[in-house]
Amino acid sequence: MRYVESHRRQTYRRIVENASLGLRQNGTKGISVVGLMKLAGLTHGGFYNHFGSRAELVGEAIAFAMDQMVARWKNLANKKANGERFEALIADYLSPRHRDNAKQGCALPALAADVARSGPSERRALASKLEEMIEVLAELIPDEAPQEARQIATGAIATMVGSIVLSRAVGTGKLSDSILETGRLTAEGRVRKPPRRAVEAIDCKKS
Amino acid sequence: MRYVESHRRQTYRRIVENASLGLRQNGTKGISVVGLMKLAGLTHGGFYNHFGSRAELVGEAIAFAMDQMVARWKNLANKKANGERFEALIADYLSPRHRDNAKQGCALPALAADVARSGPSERRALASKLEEMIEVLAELIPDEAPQEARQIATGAIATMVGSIVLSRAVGTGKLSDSILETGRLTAEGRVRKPPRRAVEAIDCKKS
DNA sequence: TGTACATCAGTGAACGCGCGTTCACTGATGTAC
DNA sequence: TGTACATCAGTGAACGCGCGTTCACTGATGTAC
Repeated sequence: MRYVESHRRQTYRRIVENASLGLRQNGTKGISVVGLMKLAGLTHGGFYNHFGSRAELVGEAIAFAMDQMVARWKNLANKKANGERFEALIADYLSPRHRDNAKQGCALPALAADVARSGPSERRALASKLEEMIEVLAELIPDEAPQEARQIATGAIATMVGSIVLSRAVGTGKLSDSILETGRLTAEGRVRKPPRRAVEAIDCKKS
Repeated sequence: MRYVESHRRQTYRRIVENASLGLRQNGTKGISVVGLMKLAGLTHGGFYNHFGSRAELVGEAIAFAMDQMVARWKNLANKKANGERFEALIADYLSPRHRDNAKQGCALPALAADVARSGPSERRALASKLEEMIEVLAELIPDEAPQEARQIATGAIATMVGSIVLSRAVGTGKLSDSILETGRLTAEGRVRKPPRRAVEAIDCKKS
């Protein structure tokens, strides 16, 4: 053996981490193998020492980004007082900072549409990471049965992902800011359509 | 003049319409000029008789898809009784049918992430179409001042877009269905986090 | 009504280029003595 | 401690291919007479 055993793994990890930045920024088809290796400070020739195909790296990079987001959420959950954690997490997600830094942000607004066009294994991989995110967020919702908390969390995540996607797509003007702001209120359940028949049907179950 | 004046325009339109299907299905980078022309029953050579560049067609195709969605919403708004229109529109959007037919569905879940990586003119074009959608949806929300209605509509659209993006990305299993279902409740404002301090701060303004 | 002509939408070969992938090699590094 | 060797992570030229774009052409069609 010529290099210490960890060297290879460190390089592998460096490629994956940098690729996860480049792919979130440019989309799964927006950067080449040459470009991805350059991000890690390498040339393209050695790529297949580490990965079986470009698609394999894409999968690893998305998984890495998702894990990073789960870790960030767990970290936020531990830092805040119990009653503010749900709101704090939403505010963190729906911030101009997150909108303007796709590269270091959540993989879902950046890459989920691409994953939707990928194969079943890529979709299953994303699904399991998304379930983790739902679980972490659901635990921050007090006074709800687990099933209801999961439902609220799922809806909040959908709102957050959609808000980031749209706020990025329209640029950085007034509309973009208002999408973020409204997304926060909607995800927290603070913007409500005035209940009509819906009240009798469902809304009163809990209140 | 050799062909009737409308012939050229009809071909142009046929290319744009078919491209809007192909691009929603495959992403803005997922189909070539050869492929796009084939969808219109043509060969690639004539492409530049109609468009200055591939990017120009992509722009036209996205605008076409957005207009189609606005028209669909206006149509739904006219077909339903006043009190059900908001819910009916959301149910139409967050249906398995829409999830499974990206090709003929809303351009936002399919292509907004790509637009976010495009130039300012593409983003401005999308923004103006999105404003139309917000306007149409806001008008279906009764008993609210225009500004509040617009805000509710904006949040609902973000929730709808995020729900479709995620439900497509995780495949068509149980989780996917529950994302659609939960998206409906969230977009309608029927899933609510139990109000804590948020109640005093904001929620009571209207009720 | 029939024929010769002009137009131009559409064709398909060709362009240079960047893509993902392969492969013979190189040279930095850990080990043996 | 110093030297010779073996390993293998990383290099860069090369592959066939599909891309966006260009261009000389063709042939279907409306017009002139």
